[in-house]
Amino acid sequence: MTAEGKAVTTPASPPLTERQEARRRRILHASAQLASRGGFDAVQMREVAESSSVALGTLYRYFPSKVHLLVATMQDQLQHMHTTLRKRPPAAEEPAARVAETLMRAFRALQREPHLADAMVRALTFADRSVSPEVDTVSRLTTAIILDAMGLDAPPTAEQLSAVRVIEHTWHSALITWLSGRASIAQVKIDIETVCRLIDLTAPPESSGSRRS
Amino acid sequence: MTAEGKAVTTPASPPLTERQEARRRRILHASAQLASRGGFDAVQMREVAESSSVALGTLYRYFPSKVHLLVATMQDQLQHMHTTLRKRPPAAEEPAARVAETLMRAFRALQREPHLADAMVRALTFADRSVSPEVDTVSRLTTAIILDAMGLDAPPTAEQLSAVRVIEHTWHSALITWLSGRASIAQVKIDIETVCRLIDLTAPPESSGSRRS
DNA sequence: GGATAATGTAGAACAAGTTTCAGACTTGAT
DNA sequence: ATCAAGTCTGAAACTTGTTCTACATTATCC
Repeated sequence: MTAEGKAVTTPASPPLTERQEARRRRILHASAQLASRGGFDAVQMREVAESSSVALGTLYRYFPSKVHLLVATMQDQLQHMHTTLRKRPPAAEEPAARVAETLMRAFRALQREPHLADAMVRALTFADRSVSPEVDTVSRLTTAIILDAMGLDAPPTAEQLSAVRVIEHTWHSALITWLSGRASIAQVKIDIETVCRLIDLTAPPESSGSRRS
Repeated sequence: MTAEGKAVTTPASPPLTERQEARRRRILHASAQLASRGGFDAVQMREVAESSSVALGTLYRYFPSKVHLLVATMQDQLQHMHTTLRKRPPAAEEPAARVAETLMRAFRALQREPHLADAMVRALTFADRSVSPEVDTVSRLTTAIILDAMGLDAPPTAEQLSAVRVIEHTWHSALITWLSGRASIAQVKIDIETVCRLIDLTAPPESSGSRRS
Protein backbone atom coordinates (compact mmCIF):
# COMPACT_ATOMS: atom_id res chain seq x y z
CA MET A 1 0.00 0.00 0.00
CA THR A 2 1.41 3.30 -1.09
CA ALA A 3 1.53 5.96 1.59
CA GLU A 4 -1.02 8.10 -0.19
CA GLY A 5 -4.11 7.26 -2.10
CA LYS A 6 -4.06 10.66 -3.76
CA ALA A 7 -2.00 11.08 -6.86
CA VAL A 8 1.32 12.37 -5.64
CA THR A 9 1.79 13.52 -9.19
CA THR A 10 -0.77 16.22 -9.55
CA PRO A 11 -0.85 19.36 -7.43
CA ALA A 12 -3.97 19.90 -9.53
CA SER A 13 -3.74 23.69 -9.40
CA PRO A 14 -5.08 25.12 -12.66
CA PRO A 15 -5.64 22.36 -15.19
CA LEU A 16 -3.18 22.77 -18.05
CA THR A 17 -4.21 22.81 -21.65
CA GLU A 18 -2.74 20.28 -24.00
CA ARG A 19 -0.21 22.67 -25.43
CA GLN A 20 0.80 23.64 -21.96
CA GLU A 21 1.20 20.07 -20.88
CA ALA A 22 3.33 19.53 -23.95
CA ARG A 23 5.48 22.55 -23.12
CA ARG A 24 5.94 21.36 -19.59
CA ARG A 25 6.99 17.99 -20.84
CA ARG A 26 9.42 19.48 -23.35
CA ILE A 27 10.97 21.54 -20.61
CA LEU A 28 11.41 18.60 -18.26
CA HIS A 29 12.86 16.57 -21.08
CA ALA A 30 15.36 19.26 -21.98
CA SER A 31 16.26 19.62 -18.33
CA ALA A 32 16.94 15.92 -17.92
CA GLN A 33 18.87 15.85 -21.16
CA LEU A 34 21.15 18.72 -20.24
CA ALA A 35 21.57 17.35 -16.74
CA SER A 36 22.62 14.00 -18.14
CA ARG A 37 25.39 15.72 -20.04
CA GLY A 38 27.04 17.82 -17.40
CA GLY A 39 25.13 17.75 -14.14
CA PHE A 40 23.83 20.70 -12.20
CA ASP A 41 25.99 23.31 -13.89
CA ALA A 42 25.12 22.17 -17.37
CA VAL A 43 21.45 22.88 -16.79
CA GLN A 44 21.44 26.51 -17.82
CA MET A 45 18.10 28.20 -17.90
CA ARG A 46 18.72 29.88 -21.26
CA GLU A 47 19.69 26.55 -22.76
CA VAL A 48 16.73 24.75 -21.29
CA ALA A 49 14.50 27.44 -22.75
CA GLU A 50 16.04 27.25 -26.18
CA SER A 51 16.22 23.48 -26.10
CA SER A 52 12.54 23.21 -25.35
CA SER A 53 11.54 26.00 -27.75
CA VAL A 54 10.10 28.18 -25.07
CA ALA A 55 10.87 31.75 -24.10
CA LEU A 56 12.92 32.30 -21.00
CA GLY A 57 10.03 34.10 -19.37
CA THR A 58 7.77 31.15 -20.03
CA LEU A 59 10.24 28.74 -18.56
CA TYR A 60 10.19 30.83 -15.42
CA ARG A 61 6.43 30.84 -15.40
CA TYR A 62 6.41 27.06 -15.37
CA PHE A 63 9.29 26.64 -12.96
CA PRO A 64 10.06 29.65 -10.83
CA SER A 65 13.72 28.77 -10.39
CA LYS A 66 16.40 26.39 -11.53
CA VAL A 67 16.02 24.44 -8.34
CA HIS A 68 12.29 24.14 -8.83
CA LEU A 69 12.93 22.84 -12.29
CA LEU A 70 15.42 20.23 -11.17
CA VAL A 71 13.30 19.08 -8.28
CA ALA A 72 10.41 18.66 -10.68
CA THR A 73 12.74 16.68 -12.91
CA MET A 74 13.52 14.47 -9.98
CA GLN A 75 9.83 13.98 -9.26
CA ASP A 76 9.45 12.87 -12.81
CA GLN A 77 12.31 10.40 -12.69
CA LEU A 78 11.23 9.04 -9.34
CA GLN A 79 7.82 8.33 -10.75
CA HIS A 80 9.38 6.24 -13.47
CA MET A 81 11.53 4.46 -10.96
CA HIS A 82 8.58 3.72 -8.75
CA THR A 83 6.55 2.09 -11.47
CA THR A 84 9.61 0.21 -12.69
CA LEU A 85 10.28 -1.08 -9.22
CA ARG A 86 6.70 -2.15 -8.73
CA LYS A 87 6.98 -4.41 -11.73
CA ARG A 88 9.78 -6.45 -10.20
CA PRO A 89 9.48 -6.26 -6.45
CA PRO A 90 12.55 -7.20 -4.42
CA ALA A 91 13.14 -10.90 -3.99
CA ALA A 92 14.48 -11.06 -0.46
CA GLU A 93 12.47 -12.36 2.47
CA GLU A 94 13.25 -9.93 5.24
CA PRO A 95 11.96 -6.34 5.05
CA ALA A 96 15.41 -4.93 5.77
CA ALA A 97 16.95 -6.90 2.93
CA ARG A 98 14.11 -5.96 0.62
CA VAL A 99 14.62 -2.28 1.27
CA ALA A 100 18.36 -2.55 0.85
CA GLU A 101 17.87 -4.41 -2.40
CA THR A 102 15.45 -1.80 -3.67
CA LEU A 103 17.71 1.10 -2.81
CA MET A 104 20.68 -0.60 -4.38
CA ARG A 105 18.65 -1.10 -7.51
CA ALA A 106 17.80 2.58 -7.53
CA PHE A 107 21.42 3.36 -6.90
CA ARG A 108 22.51 1.32 -9.89
CA ALA A 109 20.01 3.19 -12.02
CA LEU A 110 21.53 6.47 -10.85
CA GLN A 111 25.00 5.21 -11.63
CA ARG A 112 23.97 4.90 -15.23
CA GLU A 113 23.33 8.65 -15.33
CA PRO A 114 25.64 10.07 -12.72
CA HIS A 115 25.39 13.61 -14.06
CA LEU A 116 21.64 13.55 -13.94
CA ALA A 117 21.82 12.19 -10.42
CA ASP A 118 24.18 15.00 -9.53
CA ALA A 119 21.85 17.67 -10.81
CA MET A 120 18.79 16.27 -9.10
CA VAL A 121 20.30 15.48 -5.75
CA ARG A 122 22.22 18.73 -5.51
CA ALA A 123 19.07 20.66 -6.30
CA LEU A 124 17.14 18.67 -3.75
CA THR A 125 19.47 19.38 -0.89
CA PHE A 126 20.14 22.93 -1.93
CA ALA A 127 16.48 23.80 -2.08
CA ASP A 128 15.38 26.48 0.31
CA ARG A 129 11.98 27.06 1.90
CA SER A 130 10.43 28.34 -1.30
CA VAL A 131 10.72 24.86 -2.76
CA SER A 132 9.49 23.00 0.29
CA PRO A 133 6.23 21.77 -1.19
CA GLU A 134 7.98 20.26 -4.18
CA VAL A 135 10.75 18.74 -2.11
CA ASP A 136 8.13 17.31 0.16
CA THR A 137 6.49 15.61 -2.76
CA VAL A 138 9.78 14.00 -3.66
CA SER A 139 10.17 12.93 -0.09
CA ARG A 140 6.72 11.37 0.01
CA LEU A 141 7.48 9.52 -3.18
CA THR A 142 10.67 8.16 -1.73
CA THR A 143 8.88 7.12 1.43
CA ALA A 144 6.29 5.36 -0.66
CA ILE A 145 8.99 3.44 -2.49
CA ILE A 146 10.62 2.31 0.72
CA LEU A 147 7.35 1.35 2.36
CA ASP A 148 6.44 -0.59 -0.74
CA ALA A 149 9.72 -2.43 -0.52
CA MET A 150 9.14 -3.32 3.09
CA GLY A 151 6.02 -5.13 2.02
CA LEU A 152 4.28 -4.67 5.33
CA ASP A 153 1.00 -6.35 5.84
CA ALA A 154 -0.06 -3.84 8.46
CA PRO A 155 0.18 -0.06 8.38
CA PRO A 156 3.63 1.07 9.54
CA THR A 157 4.09 2.00 13.18
CA ALA A 158 5.39 5.39 14.20
CA GLU A 159 8.69 3.74 14.99
CA GLN A 160 8.88 2.24 11.55
CA LEU A 161 8.16 5.58 9.98
CA SER A 162 11.05 7.05 11.93
CA ALA A 163 13.28 4.31 10.65
CA VAL A 164 12.14 5.04 7.13
CA ARG A 165 12.92 8.70 7.58
CA VAL A 166 16.39 7.89 8.80
CA ILE A 167 16.86 5.61 5.84
CA GLU A 168 15.89 8.44 3.56
CA HIS A 169 18.33 10.76 5.25
CA THR A 170 21.08 8.23 4.80
CA TRP A 171 20.11 7.62 1.22
CA HIS A 172 20.31 11.28 0.26
CA SER A 173 23.45 12.02 2.16
CA ALA A 174 25.21 8.89 1.00
CA LEU A 175 24.36 9.81 -2.57
CA ILE A 176 25.93 13.20 -2.02
CA THR A 177 29.15 11.79 -0.69
CA TRP A 178 29.29 9.44 -3.63
CA LEU A 179 28.53 12.17 -6.16
CA SER A 180 31.20 14.41 -4.76
CA GLY A 181 33.71 11.59 -4.92
CA ARG A 182 34.20 11.26 -1.19
CA ALA A 183 32.73 7.78 -0.93
CA SER A 184 32.98 4.75 -3.15
CA ILE A 185 30.10 2.74 -4.47
CA ALA A 186 31.01 0.01 -2.03
CA GLN A 187 30.89 2.51 0.78
CA VAL A 188 27.40 3.60 -0.18
CA LYS A 189 26.32 -0.03 -0.27
CA ILE A 190 27.60 -0.61 3.24
CA ASP A 191 25.89 2.52 4.53
CA ILE A 192 22.59 1.47 3.04
CA GLU A 193 22.87 -1.99 4.46
CA THR A 194 23.84 -0.61 7.82
CA VAL A 195 20.93 1.76 8.07
CA CYS A 196 18.49 -0.86 6.89
CA ARG A 197 19.21 -2.81 10.02
CA LEU A 198 17.02 -0.27 11.75
CA ILE A 199 14.07 -1.90 10.09
CA ASP A 200 14.54 -5.15 11.95
CA LEU A 201 15.06 -3.14 15.08
CA THR A 202 11.73 -1.40 14.75
CA ALA A 203 9.65 -4.33 13.56
CA PRO A 204 6.61 -4.78 15.79
CA PRO A 205 6.68 -7.96 17.88
CA GLU A 206 5.93 -10.95 15.67
CA SER A 207 2.88 -12.41 17.38
CA SER A 208 1.36 -9.46 19.14
CA GLY A 209 -2.17 -9.87 17.82
CA SER A 210 -2.20 -7.37 14.93
CA ARG A 211 -0.63 -9.48 12.25
CA ARG A 212 -2.30 -10.59 9.06
CA SER A 213 -0.96 -13.91 7.70
CA MET B 1 40.86 9.26 21.81
CA THR B 2 40.18 11.53 18.86
CA ALA B 3 40.22 9.81 15.51
CA GLU B 4 43.36 11.60 14.44
CA GLY B 5 46.46 12.55 16.27
CA LYS B 6 47.35 15.02 13.55
CA ALA B 7 45.90 18.48 13.81
CA VAL B 8 42.79 18.35 11.69
CA THR B 9 43.06 22.10 11.68
CA THR B 10 46.16 22.74 9.66
CA PRO B 11 46.59 21.71 6.05
CA ALA B 12 49.99 23.27 6.67
CA SER B 13 50.53 24.28 3.05
CA PRO B 14 52.52 27.50 2.92
CA PRO B 15 52.92 28.99 6.40
CA LEU B 16 51.02 32.25 6.58
CA THR B 17 52.54 35.44 7.86
CA GLU B 18 50.91 37.21 10.75
CA ARG B 19 49.13 39.75 8.60
CA GLN B 20 47.87 36.96 6.40
CA GLU B 21 46.60 35.00 9.34
CA ALA B 22 44.84 38.15 10.50
CA ARG B 23 43.26 38.65 7.09
CA ARG B 24 42.08 35.10 6.98
CA ARG B 25 40.55 35.48 10.39
CA ARG B 26 38.84 38.76 9.44
CA ILE B 27 37.36 37.07 6.40
CA LEU B 28 36.04 34.12 8.34
CA HIS B 29 34.59 36.45 10.91
CA ALA B 30 32.85 38.56 8.31
CA SER B 31 31.55 35.43 6.67
CA ALA B 32 30.06 34.09 9.90
CA GLN B 33 28.63 37.49 10.71
CA LEU B 34 26.87 37.90 7.38
CA ALA B 35 25.71 34.31 7.47
CA SER B 36 24.21 34.86 10.89
CA ARG B 37 22.13 37.68 9.49
CA GLY B 38 20.58 36.13 6.45
CA GLY B 39 21.98 32.69 5.76
CA PHE B 40 23.56 31.45 2.57
CA ASP B 41 22.23 34.20 0.34
CA ALA B 42 23.35 36.97 2.66
CA VAL B 43 26.96 35.92 2.34
CA GLN B 44 27.85 37.93 -0.74
CA MET B 45 31.43 37.86 -1.77
CA ARG B 46 31.68 41.61 -2.33
CA GLU B 47 30.24 42.23 1.09
CA VAL B 48 32.54 39.75 2.75
CA ALA B 49 35.46 41.47 1.05
CA GLU B 50 34.40 44.93 2.09
CA SER B 51 33.44 43.80 5.58
CA SER B 52 36.85 42.31 6.14
CA SER B 53 38.73 45.14 4.42
CA VAL B 54 40.20 43.00 1.75
CA ALA B 55 40.06 43.27 -2.01
CA LEU B 56 37.75 40.93 -3.83
CA GLY B 57 40.68 39.35 -5.61
CA THR B 58 42.36 38.69 -2.29
CA LEU B 59 39.27 37.09 -0.89
CA TYR B 60 39.33 34.73 -3.83
CA ARG B 61 42.96 33.98 -3.27
CA TYR B 62 42.20 32.88 0.26
CA PHE B 63 38.98 31.04 -0.55
CA PRO B 64 38.56 30.06 -4.16
CA SER B 65 34.76 30.12 -4.02
CA LYS B 66 31.84 31.03 -1.84
CA VAL B 67 31.35 27.40 -0.98
CA HIS B 68 34.99 27.05 0.01
CA LEU B 69 34.57 30.05 2.24
CA LEU B 70 31.48 28.71 3.95
CA VAL B 71 32.90 25.26 4.40
CA ALA B 72 35.96 26.82 6.00
CA THR B 73 33.60 28.80 8.21
CA MET B 74 31.99 25.57 9.24
CA GLN B 75 35.37 24.03 10.01
CA ASP B 76 36.02 26.96 12.24
CA GLN B 77 32.73 26.68 14.09
CA LEU B 78 33.03 22.93 14.45
CA GLN B 79 36.38 23.36 16.06
CA HIS B 80 34.83 25.62 18.68
CA MET B 81 32.03 23.17 19.21
CA HIS B 82 34.45 20.30 19.61
CA THR B 83 36.48 21.98 22.31
CA THR B 84 33.30 23.19 24.01
CA LEU B 85 31.89 19.70 24.02
CA ARG B 86 35.08 18.22 25.39
CA LYS B 87 34.79 20.43 28.41
CA ARG B 88 31.45 18.97 29.42
CA PRO B 89 31.25 15.44 28.09
CA PRO B 90 27.80 13.88 27.85
CA ALA B 91 26.41 12.53 31.10
CA ALA B 92 24.59 9.45 29.91
CA GLU B 93 25.85 5.94 30.49
CA GLU B 94 25.18 4.19 27.22
CA PRO B 95 27.17 5.14 24.13
CA ALA B 96 24.01 5.56 22.08
CA ALA B 97 22.53 7.96 24.59
CA ARG B 98 25.80 9.85 24.86
CA VAL B 99 25.96 10.39 21.13
CA ALA B 100 22.33 11.45 20.97
CA GLU B 101 22.90 13.86 23.81
CA THR B 102 25.95 15.33 22.14
CA LEU B 103 24.22 15.79 18.83
CA MET B 104 21.22 17.38 20.48
CA ARG B 105 23.52 19.76 22.26
CA ALA B 106 25.11 20.68 18.95
CA PHE B 107 21.67 21.03 17.47
CA ARG B 108 20.62 23.46 20.18
CA ALA B 109 23.72 25.50 19.46
CA LEU B 110 22.76 25.65 15.82
CA GLN B 111 19.24 26.69 16.72
CA ARG B 112 20.68 29.79 18.31
CA GLU B 113 22.06 30.85 14.93
CA PRO B 114 19.74 29.25 12.42
CA HIS B 115 20.87 31.47 9.57
CA LEU B 116 24.49 30.62 10.15
CA ALA B 117 23.54 26.96 10.27
CA ASP B 118 21.70 27.39 7.00
CA ALA B 119 24.68 28.91 5.26
CA MET B 120 27.11 26.31 6.49
CA VAL B 121 25.01 23.23 5.92
CA ARG B 122 23.78 24.32 2.52
CA ALA B 123 27.33 25.00 1.44
CA LEU B 124 28.44 21.66 2.76
CA THR B 125 25.91 19.64 0.83
CA PHE B 126 26.13 21.77 -2.26
CA ALA B 127 29.89 21.47 -2.46
CA ASP B 128 31.14 19.77 -5.59
CA ARG B 129 34.32 17.78 -6.12
CA SER B 130 36.55 20.84 -6.05
CA VAL B 131 35.77 21.25 -2.38
CA SER B 132 36.15 17.61 -1.43
CA PRO B 133 39.28 17.99 0.67
CA GLU B 134 37.71 20.70 2.79
CA VAL B 135 34.41 18.87 3.12
CA ASP B 136 36.35 15.82 4.11
CA THR B 137 38.01 17.74 6.89
CA VAL B 138 34.62 18.76 8.20
CA SER B 139 33.52 15.18 8.00
CA ARG B 140 36.53 13.97 9.93
CA LEU B 141 35.87 16.56 12.58
CA THR B 142 32.29 15.43 12.91
CA THR B 143 33.37 11.83 13.12
CA ALA B 144 35.82 12.75 15.83
CA ILE B 145 33.08 14.45 17.82
CA ILE B 146 30.82 11.43 17.59
CA LEU B 147 33.55 8.98 18.45
CA ASP B 148 34.50 11.13 21.40
CA ALA B 149 30.91 11.05 22.57
CA MET B 150 30.79 7.29 22.32
CA GLY B 151 33.62 7.16 24.80
CA LEU B 152 34.92 3.85 23.56
CA ASP B 153 37.69 2.20 25.44
CA ALA B 154 38.82 0.29 22.41
CA PRO B 155 39.37 1.51 18.86
CA PRO B 156 36.10 1.43 16.93
CA THR B 157 35.32 -1.61 14.83
CA ALA B 158 34.58 -1.33 11.15
CA GLU B 159 30.94 -1.89 11.97
CA GLN B 160 30.94 0.94 14.44
CA LEU B 161 32.54 3.23 11.92
CA SER B 162 29.75 2.39 9.51
CA ALA B 163 27.21 3.25 12.15
CA VAL B 164 28.97 6.54 12.76
CA ARG B 165 28.89 7.31 9.08
CA VAL B 166 25.19 6.62 8.95
CA ILE B 167 24.70 8.85 11.96
CA GLU B 168 26.54 11.60 10.18
CA HIS B 169 24.40 11.16 7.12
CA THR B 170 21.28 11.40 9.22
CA TRP B 171 22.62 14.39 11.08
CA HIS B 172 23.30 16.38 7.93
CA SER B 173 20.13 15.45 6.17
CA ALA B 174 17.95 15.99 9.22
CA LEU B 175 19.48 19.42 9.62
CA ILE B 176 18.56 20.20 6.05
CA THR B 177 14.97 19.19 6.47
CA TRP B 178 14.79 21.29 9.60
CA LEU B 179 16.43 24.29 7.96
CA SER B 180 14.08 24.17 5.03
CA GLY B 181 11.12 24.01 7.37
CA ARG B 182 10.04 20.51 6.43
CA ALA B 183 10.74 18.96 9.80
CA SER B 184 10.20 20.21 13.31
CA ILE B 185 12.79 20.29 16.02
CA ALA B 186 11.00 17.40 17.67
CA GLN B 187 11.20 15.46 14.47
CA VAL B 188 14.94 15.97 14.24
CA LYS B 189 15.29 14.80 17.81
CA ILE B 190 13.43 11.61 17.05
CA ASP B 191 15.51 10.97 13.96
CA ILE B 192 18.71 11.41 15.89
CA GLU B 193 17.56 9.12 18.63
CA THR B 194 16.40 6.57 16.14
CA VAL B 195 19.67 6.44 14.25
CA CYS B 196 21.68 6.30 17.43
CA ARG B 197 20.15 2.94 18.16
CA LEU B 198 22.53 1.63 15.55
CA ILE B 199 25.30 2.13 18.03
CA ASP B 200 23.95 -0.47 20.41
CA LEU B 201 23.38 -2.70 17.47
CA THR B 202 27.02 -2.54 16.42
CA ALA B 203 28.63 -2.71 19.83
CA PRO B 204 31.17 -5.53 19.94
CA PRO B 205 30.21 -8.43 22.22
CA GLU B 206 30.75 -7.41 25.83
CA SER B 207 33.20 -10.06 27.03
CA SER B 208 34.92 -11.16 23.86
CA GLY B 209 38.49 -10.89 25.08
CA SER B 210 39.52 -7.50 23.62
CA ARG B 211 38.08 -5.27 26.29
CA ARG B 212 40.06 -2.94 28.50
CA SER B 213 38.68 -2.39 32.03
C1' DG C 1 69.74 48.52 0.78
C1' DG C 2 68.06 47.10 -3.67
C1' DA C 3 66.40 43.62 -7.05
C1' DT C 4 62.80 40.52 -7.60
C1' DA C 5 59.05 37.61 -6.83
C1' DA C 6 54.90 37.09 -4.36
C1' DT C 7 50.90 39.23 -2.54
C1' DG C 8 47.37 42.77 -2.26
C1' DT C 9 44.25 46.61 -4.34
C1' DA C 10 40.82 48.74 -7.24
C1' DG C 11 37.92 48.18 -10.54
C1' DA C 12 36.34 46.53 -15.00
C1' DA C 13 34.59 42.57 -17.32
C1' DC C 14 32.20 38.24 -17.82
C1' DA C 15 28.73 34.41 -16.81
C1' DA C 16 24.47 32.62 -15.51
C1' DG C 17 20.21 33.03 -12.66
C1' DT C 18 16.40 36.03 -12.42
C1' DT C 19 13.27 39.99 -13.50
C1' DT C 20 10.95 43.03 -16.46
C1' DC C 21 8.43 44.83 -20.36
C1' DA C 22 6.15 45.76 -24.70
C1' DG C 23 3.92 43.57 -28.02
C1' DA C 24 1.91 39.15 -30.39
C1' DC C 25 -0.85 35.04 -29.83
C1' DT C 26 -4.58 31.92 -27.56
C1' DT C 27 -8.48 31.00 -25.24
C1' DG C 28 -13.04 31.35 -23.49
C1' DA C 29 -17.26 33.69 -23.10
C1' DT C 30 -20.50 36.17 -25.21
C1' DA D 1 -16.86 36.77 -34.97
C1' DT D 2 -15.31 39.69 -31.25
C1' DC D 3 -13.62 41.27 -27.06
C1' DA D 4 -11.12 40.71 -22.67
C1' DA D 5 -8.06 38.12 -20.00
C1' DG D 6 -4.57 35.39 -19.78
C1' DT D 7 -0.28 33.42 -21.96
C1' DC D 8 3.90 33.45 -24.75
C1' DT D 9 7.82 35.73 -27.05
C1' DG D 10 12.09 38.28 -27.63
C1' DA D 11 15.09 41.10 -25.78
C1' DA D 12 17.11 43.97 -22.48
C1' DA D 13 18.30 44.80 -17.71
C1' DC D 14 19.76 43.55 -13.21
C1' DT D 15 22.26 40.68 -9.57
C1' DT D 16 25.85 38.22 -7.73
C1' DG D 17 29.60 34.74 -8.23
C1' DT D 18 33.89 34.62 -10.61
C1' DT D 19 37.86 36.12 -13.50
C1' DC D 20 41.09 39.39 -15.27
C1' DT D 21 44.19 43.42 -15.56
C1' DA D 22 47.20 47.07 -14.38
C1' DC D 23 49.36 48.90 -10.70
C1' DA D 24 50.94 49.32 -5.60
C1' DT D 25 52.78 47.06 -1.47
C1' DT D 26 55.30 43.66 0.97
C1' DA D 27 58.53 39.98 1.62
C1' DT D 28 62.70 37.57 0.50
C1' DC D 29 67.16 36.97 -0.86
C1' DC D 30 71.72 38.62 -2.08
